Amino acid sequence: MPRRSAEERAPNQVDVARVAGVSTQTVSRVLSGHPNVRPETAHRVMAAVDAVGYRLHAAAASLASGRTRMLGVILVSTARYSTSAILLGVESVAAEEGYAVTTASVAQHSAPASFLEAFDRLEGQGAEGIVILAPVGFLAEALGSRTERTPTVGHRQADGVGDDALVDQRAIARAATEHLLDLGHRTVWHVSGDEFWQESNARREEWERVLRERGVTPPPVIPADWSPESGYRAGRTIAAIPDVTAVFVSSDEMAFGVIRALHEAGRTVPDDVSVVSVDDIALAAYAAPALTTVRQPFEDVGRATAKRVIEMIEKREAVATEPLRPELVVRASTAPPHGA
Amino acid sequence: MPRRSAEERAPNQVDVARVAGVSTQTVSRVLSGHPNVRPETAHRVMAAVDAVGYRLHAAAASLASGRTRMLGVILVSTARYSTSAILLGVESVAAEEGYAVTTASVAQHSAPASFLEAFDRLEGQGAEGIVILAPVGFLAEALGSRTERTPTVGHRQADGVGDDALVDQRAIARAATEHLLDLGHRTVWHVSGDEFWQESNARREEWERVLRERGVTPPPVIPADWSPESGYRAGRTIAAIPDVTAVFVSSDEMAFGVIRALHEAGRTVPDDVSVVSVDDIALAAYAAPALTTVRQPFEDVGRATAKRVIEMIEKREAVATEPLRPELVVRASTAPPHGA
DNA sequence: TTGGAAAATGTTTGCGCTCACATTATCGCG
DNA sequence: CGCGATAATGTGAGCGCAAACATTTTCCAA
Repeated sequence: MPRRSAEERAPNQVDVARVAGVSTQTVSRVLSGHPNVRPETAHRVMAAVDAVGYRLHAAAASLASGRTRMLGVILVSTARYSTSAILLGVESVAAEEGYAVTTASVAQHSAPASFLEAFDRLEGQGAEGIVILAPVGFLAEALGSRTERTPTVGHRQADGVGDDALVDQRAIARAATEHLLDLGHRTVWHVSGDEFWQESNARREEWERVLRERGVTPPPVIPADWSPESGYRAGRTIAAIPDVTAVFVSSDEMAFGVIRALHEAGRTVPDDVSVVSVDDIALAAYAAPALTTVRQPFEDVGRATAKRVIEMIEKREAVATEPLRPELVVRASTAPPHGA
Repeated sequence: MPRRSAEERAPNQVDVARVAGVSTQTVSRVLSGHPNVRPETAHRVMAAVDAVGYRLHAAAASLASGRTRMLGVILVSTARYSTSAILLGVESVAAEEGYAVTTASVAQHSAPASFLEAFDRLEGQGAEGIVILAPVGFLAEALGSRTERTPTVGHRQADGVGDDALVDQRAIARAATEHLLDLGHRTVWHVSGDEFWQESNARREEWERVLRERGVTPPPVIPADWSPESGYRAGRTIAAIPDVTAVFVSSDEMAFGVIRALHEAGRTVPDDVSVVSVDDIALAAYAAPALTTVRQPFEDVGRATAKRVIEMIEKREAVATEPLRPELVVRASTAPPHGA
């Protein structure tokens, strides 16, 4: 190691202990908030810490304790609004709980192998828990025994585990579909998100269920992949179908594409076709027309997710979380059929 | 530390060394790509690594070597497209160079104190270099001596240092402004971004310069803060001014707001008013009308930035980087004046 | 008072690794 | 064939900290 001269060496607990007139162990105890330290001693130590400019050496602490206090996050590398918003929530909880967050990006639509590589990289860096902001479903089997070794959670419903902490995707689809039916539309078409994401499938299923409940046979799904481009293509498909009056699009970004395609085909929104989407990104209110959409509390999703991993790491029992409610935000992209 | 029983202990270099029939030092040398190891020995070691399922213990390596191979990134916590795209670039370079990336988010418009706190947190976690994806200008003095201890770079031009690796903000403003003037507009109005960001000011200055070069006195700047909402407010201001025919908006997201406000006021884009913006986010092509915008290669910005910090950390001399060129993408939001 | 428990603090050890230096194997060349 | 140089490998120590255990101090009840 770099046997550096004394003057450029960072101060360590020995330095603090010397100044405070205690043992290094006492310094360690004070710093880690251990009980059984006299307040007066603690003060002396803290003063010494300030005096010498000491800061805990994370690597050493982690080597000695076997704890890294580090969370890993696997992101899909699209600049999707939702992902960054969720990450923000994860980070805020991590900071509160004294965890560091390290990220690993993975290309969109990567093979499971890339996810495993990212997973291993984060594990290798010492992550004690891993949050995957990507579809976990199709990874479950690839991940295999890894998730036993390292607590791992997906960002939304992870295959039926812990749904309660996260946004109810079925409620989203129900709110959107019922809104359109309640306006008087005979049926509702659906542009789905990437098929690998569970929420995409959950929404599709619930959209179908709602239609059947109302005695309507669901039209075929128009598949897309979350991107605005895919939404545009879906929109062209829809524009080619004569009697469509209402579409439930699985994300705001796709809705921009859908609306563009409809307008190019001479179908106006909402006069000819109503469009509801999901997310309520910042630009949703500034689309033309402003998007009626089902808002997801992304930051809260991130917070809830991070709390859950930390609970798993520390083997604390899960704290019941408020269920996160999606919220229908009605703007200008929906109206009763026939411009009526 | 948790004196765990042998069976649940993770394999270490001693285990590998035993299986490979070499010393731990040789294992270490093989793993860190040291020269002077016989290929055959290296193979034996790698085979043993696989056999026992060994993975380097990052904390121990870092304690012994004094290196953490960790980069810190400070993000402003808005889900801005550009930020996540840059982060992606940073990460890809980090992964290539064997660095981990840890992030710390800071609220938008925070006091410098929050940045310092984030900086200290990252430093405390062992970051060897720090990337600030936020306006560095107003932080320079607050950061003070910290940047001597830990290499720090901003994401774009860091006060005149190393401009060449990053996007030329003046070229952006010039391309946008000249595009409008060349279309025949008599003058160009400007909606600026958050005043704390240097690129915002750089663009404003260059916009002014271009106008003066063409003998036009710049109209007053309409201030905004990057958000679509602020763009909308700016748009209302502009709509109240009778003879505006061309606007240079400092970001796509604000342009959505500006266009919305103009349309609400009965001014159509581009027939009555042309709008150019900056970024070319994924939704830019799906605005109504599709945005003419100056594209910034965000991922490359992130890559260049990361390369620069790593060069600073490893005291390698700076590798000359291709200058990153912004690119004017002409779509439908600009046209010659008077609908002509 | 004093004994005994609990609180407060100290001592020793080792986490897993890499550094510096020591030693041994290998090679080229006169 | 032998000797010095270089390549290849080994040995010992210590990075900074927290766990386990040892010791001292404090406090209160009998």
